[in-house]
Amino acid sequence: MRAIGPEAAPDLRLPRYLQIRDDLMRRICARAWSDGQPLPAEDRLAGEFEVSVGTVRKALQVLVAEGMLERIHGKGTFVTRAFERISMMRFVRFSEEERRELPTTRCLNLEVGDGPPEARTRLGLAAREKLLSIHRTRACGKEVILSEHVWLSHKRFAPLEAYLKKESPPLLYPVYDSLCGVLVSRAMDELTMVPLPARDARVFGLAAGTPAIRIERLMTDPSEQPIEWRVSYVTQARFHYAIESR
Amino acid sequence: MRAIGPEAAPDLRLPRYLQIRDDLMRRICARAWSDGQPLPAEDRLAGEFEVSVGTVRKALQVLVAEGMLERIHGKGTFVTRAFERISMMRFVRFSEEERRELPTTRCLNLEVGDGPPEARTRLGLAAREKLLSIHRTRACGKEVILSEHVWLSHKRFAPLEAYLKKESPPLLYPVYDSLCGVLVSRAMDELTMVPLPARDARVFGLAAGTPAIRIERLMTDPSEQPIEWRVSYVTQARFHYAIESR
DNA sequence: GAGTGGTCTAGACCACGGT
DNA sequence: CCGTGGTCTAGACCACTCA
Repeated sequence: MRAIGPEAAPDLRLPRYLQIRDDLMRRICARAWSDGQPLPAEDRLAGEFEVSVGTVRKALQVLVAEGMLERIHGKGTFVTRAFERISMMRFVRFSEEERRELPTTRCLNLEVGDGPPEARTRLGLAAREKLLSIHRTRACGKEVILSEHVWLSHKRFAPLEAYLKKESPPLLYPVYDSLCGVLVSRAMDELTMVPLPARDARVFGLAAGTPAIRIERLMTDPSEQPIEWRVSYVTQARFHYAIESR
Repeated sequence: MRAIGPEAAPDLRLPRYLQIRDDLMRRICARAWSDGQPLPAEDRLAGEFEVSVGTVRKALQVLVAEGMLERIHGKGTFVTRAFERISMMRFVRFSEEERRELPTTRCLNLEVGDGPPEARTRLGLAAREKLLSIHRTRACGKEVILSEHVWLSHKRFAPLEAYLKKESPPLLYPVYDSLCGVLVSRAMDELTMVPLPARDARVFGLAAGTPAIRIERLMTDPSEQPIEWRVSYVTQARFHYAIESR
């Protein structure tokens, strides 16, 4: 997906329908049509862009394929809200219990600072930029099943700091959208097996060095900008990861 | 993806372009165009189906989106061969070394019988149907990194039995295609951590019960029929699984 | 140059959702 | 009923590949 800046001019070398797609994308990201309000109808857009309806349709089809828009026959074309796009658990892939019932979440630590170098690299942060570091646990009943570290650009996620001091939402992605206007779009997961670090071992009540699964995740937004770096640990007994691919 | 039988008649209630898509799909599965031979050009197909070129284009676009066809500007429209679709290691995601160099594969056991009930269930096999069971190892150099059990319908994969008695190909999916005419299209993986069963422990030279990652995989063909059930074990030290999702 | 797919037009008619 | 998107047509011109 192309990155579209706020004042991007259309790339005239592109086919017209892709220029229109880029323009619409920019306006979608700028929240031009929100809260269930439909986009202008095809013929209006065709008039605005001074192309035929077919060309507008092609631009809209691309955005539908990219998951940005939904079209409802007889009603209109709508922006797919991030909350729906996540469809609750789109990127949540752990045990069955977790799927039936969201685990309770507790925030153990929340700080602003330099953070680990690896997180800075992954997020592509500038030298002076601060990082928001979050350490959370997820538990089913009384049993802690996941120890999770999240790193975010403090600049981009400034409102989150105050929010997380009061609330412990089970899922962060909808909050990224509603609070910080950040849509998540792609996840890259990497699983390895490692000895449990001491601070994570403590939350499970286990000895440091106990074998555990480490799940790294880099999330990007629709412009392919990295937005979140996450490292989770799960103990072997509770480990369950399911994925479908084509 | 809709299941298309060999003598399926088009569903007249469907839009014309989907009827055409179904018809082309049936012919693709019947190997109407193979070995890099292109499909007839758009205008030929339009003539054959007695529709306009635009309608044929729409059918072709659907098949491209489904990964069945590839279109090359100026050359033609081609069936995406399973071998390319798998892109060598599409579902094989272990260490970096393996990515650079295919692991050597050894077949330890090959038999035809009832197989385990779970494999029968997953493959949706009829009561009397026989199962082809394969136990293989994959090694980098002398170190065995994977113990792999594969179950297939013996009826559908009959030619494979004789072939595997002589050959140990590093990847089975291209053989499924070339030998048995079976295209793989979708994989569902499920990862858990379990004690190593005795027969798998032996191939690693480890004690039974050593913790290991178990990877279950159900593969389906383009008609969503299950074709392969696979259970692999990897030792914790060599475990590395990477996945991207949207 | 011949043949292919890629883009685009300016219409047509239909099916669906709400009034 | 009107306005929406869904399907389809019969062309046009362009860009790419290969002989």
